[in-house]
Amino acid sequence: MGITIKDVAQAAGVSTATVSRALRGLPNVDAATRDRIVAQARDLDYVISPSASRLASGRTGTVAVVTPHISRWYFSTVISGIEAVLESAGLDLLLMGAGIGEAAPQVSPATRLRRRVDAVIVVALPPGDSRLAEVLDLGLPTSLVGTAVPGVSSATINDVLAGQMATQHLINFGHRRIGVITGRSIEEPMSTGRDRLRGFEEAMAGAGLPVDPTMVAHGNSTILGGEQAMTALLTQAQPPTAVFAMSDEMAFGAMKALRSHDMTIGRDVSLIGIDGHDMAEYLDLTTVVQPVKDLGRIATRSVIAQIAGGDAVDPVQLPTQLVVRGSTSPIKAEARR
Amino acid sequence: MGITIKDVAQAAGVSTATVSRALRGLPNVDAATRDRIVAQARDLDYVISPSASRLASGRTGTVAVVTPHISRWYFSTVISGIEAVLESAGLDLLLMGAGIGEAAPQVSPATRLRRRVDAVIVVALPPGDSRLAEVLDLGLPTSLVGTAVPGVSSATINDVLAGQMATQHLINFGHRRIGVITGRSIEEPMSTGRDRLRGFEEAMAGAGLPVDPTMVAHGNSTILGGEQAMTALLTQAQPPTAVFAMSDEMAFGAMKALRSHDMTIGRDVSLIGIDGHDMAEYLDLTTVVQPVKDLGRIATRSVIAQIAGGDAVDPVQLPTQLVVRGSTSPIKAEARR
DNA sequence: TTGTATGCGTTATCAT
DNA sequence: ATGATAACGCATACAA
Repeated sequence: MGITIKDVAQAAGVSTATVSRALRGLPNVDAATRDRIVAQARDLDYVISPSASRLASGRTGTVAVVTPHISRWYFSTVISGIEAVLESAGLDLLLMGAGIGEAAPQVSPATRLRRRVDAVIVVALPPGDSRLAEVLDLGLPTSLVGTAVPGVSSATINDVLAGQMATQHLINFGHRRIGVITGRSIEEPMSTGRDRLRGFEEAMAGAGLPVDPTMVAHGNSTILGGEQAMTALLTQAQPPTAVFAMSDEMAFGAMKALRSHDMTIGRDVSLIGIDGHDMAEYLDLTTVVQPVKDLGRIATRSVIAQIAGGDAVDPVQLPTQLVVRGSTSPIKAEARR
Repeated sequence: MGITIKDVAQAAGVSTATVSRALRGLPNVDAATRDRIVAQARDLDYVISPSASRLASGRTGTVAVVTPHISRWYFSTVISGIEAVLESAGLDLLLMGAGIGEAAPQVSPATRLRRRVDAVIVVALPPGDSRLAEVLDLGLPTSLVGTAVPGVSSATINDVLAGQMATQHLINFGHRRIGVITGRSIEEPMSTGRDRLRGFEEAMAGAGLPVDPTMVAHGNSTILGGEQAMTALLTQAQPPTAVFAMSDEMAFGAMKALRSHDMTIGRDVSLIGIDGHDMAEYLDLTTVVQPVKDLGRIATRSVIAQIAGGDAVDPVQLPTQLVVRGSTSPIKAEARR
């Protein structure tokens, strides 16, 4: 019930092979012939059957995006970057959630990917994640966003440096008792969090400052977690005068906790995040901005290049930028000891 | 180079037809035979070829999500709801951006959909949008999120009621000079915005209050736009004592503007939004919460039902809920006139 | 440059 | 309950 390549061939008075070649822009097709075919295809309102084309060619024209979250700012921003590039490349975007716990898909992402995509972009799955390992085992062209794995293309920031920048900024303002709000339990080796923590430690060590274990709180990468973590820090015997939250969203939660404790952000306690979340500007949050959308774009270009036969692309590391706002300021004289 | 149905058939000592039936769980297959086939398929690590299956069956097993934005809160939240349901139904999610201006795809969504999906979910495209019309013309099972079109399945809230609730809440607090921040220029008939405005007007009329044209500002559905709109309202000869922002994100921008003018939110000016954005709680914003994720879920179930042969599903309207926080409070005595 | 013919891996129809 | 086989619509190696 649909127009097929056969109809177009008949209408244009050529074989289906020529139509196939002409419509795909392959060389070795007479200009006049091509024009005639294209015109007929348009007139007949012909649309190629992806299924047939895929079956015959072996290519799916589809790239999967595997992500543990969809609605969180970082992830949706990455996805939007990916989508834009795929669209202009004429590739389909297969969105695949890889949540955990109750949000976990019934069947593993890797299994769901087999035979249906030409490449995969994995967003922010920890290097040790078994689902990531399974995806890599597929042997498909792959690119990682936010995580780096040796031998695999990836687009990341320098998380160690980001952690350093954030911490150093607080140190430069004279803070010595600095708290950290981490994404998840440190036991779990999520590279991003670990790296940012390392940056924190290095900055502290560089300034000759001790890292007090009671100044490390877990924020679970959520706003709520950030609020709880900050509350925990504030109820310590010696609260911090400044706090480094490893993500803006956790920083937002921290701001709430500070307000709840009647503390003025940036005056009583300085606060810095990482991300460059849209809301950071409106909440006057100092943060280390990372080019999230670009991470998605670059990873996408990488898989496209790989599909085209390109070799293993080198990992790309994009720069971050410190944006100072009102949430951080020099330590008050009376708080110094 | 991949295991095909033929290999499984051979290994199980049956025909490919039987394998196909067995693996799809069709009736009229001997239990023992089925078990044998399933076991062989597992042992051989057989994975069906979607392309071949789709070509032969005519079904794509894919549902497209057409959305003008991906990273904005409302949209990414809807998408996450859609993804979860599609996943559990074993359907693929084809994500398709339908931005405007520079983000506009080179070829129209409708064209990109043809022959590649079994159904479409369109998110928040205005009823008059030509791209929406084209998608509907495809004749595919379709469901709309956030917009209602006669004869088409949809999941929405009652926007008129939402606008009323928000406005009435301000009126109940004694406010009489109430401003509105709309999503886009009112000339453009975006049903959501128009409906919410109508709700506003009805509430005002119901209280015998006039609607001052200078109290209507456009916020472009963005944080920045909300800030500018609020600034515009504040610089009027007679600023409002309360403002209804048609989305939480615009309300966030409005909050920034209020702070910039050294006004205390909820005391100097009351502010209410619509959405139930994650950040609303942390910014202490009163808002009319809508079940965004559920909208996505329900629309998805609708298209799944339609794919299964179900008839036109009735439009579903989900309830909203007023959540009062610190951004709204009774009008100050001295502001009353 | 163009045409012929085969294969891609399933599904579904019709027998048996 | 199972098998044989013709579509499904296109890509591509091979001829011409």
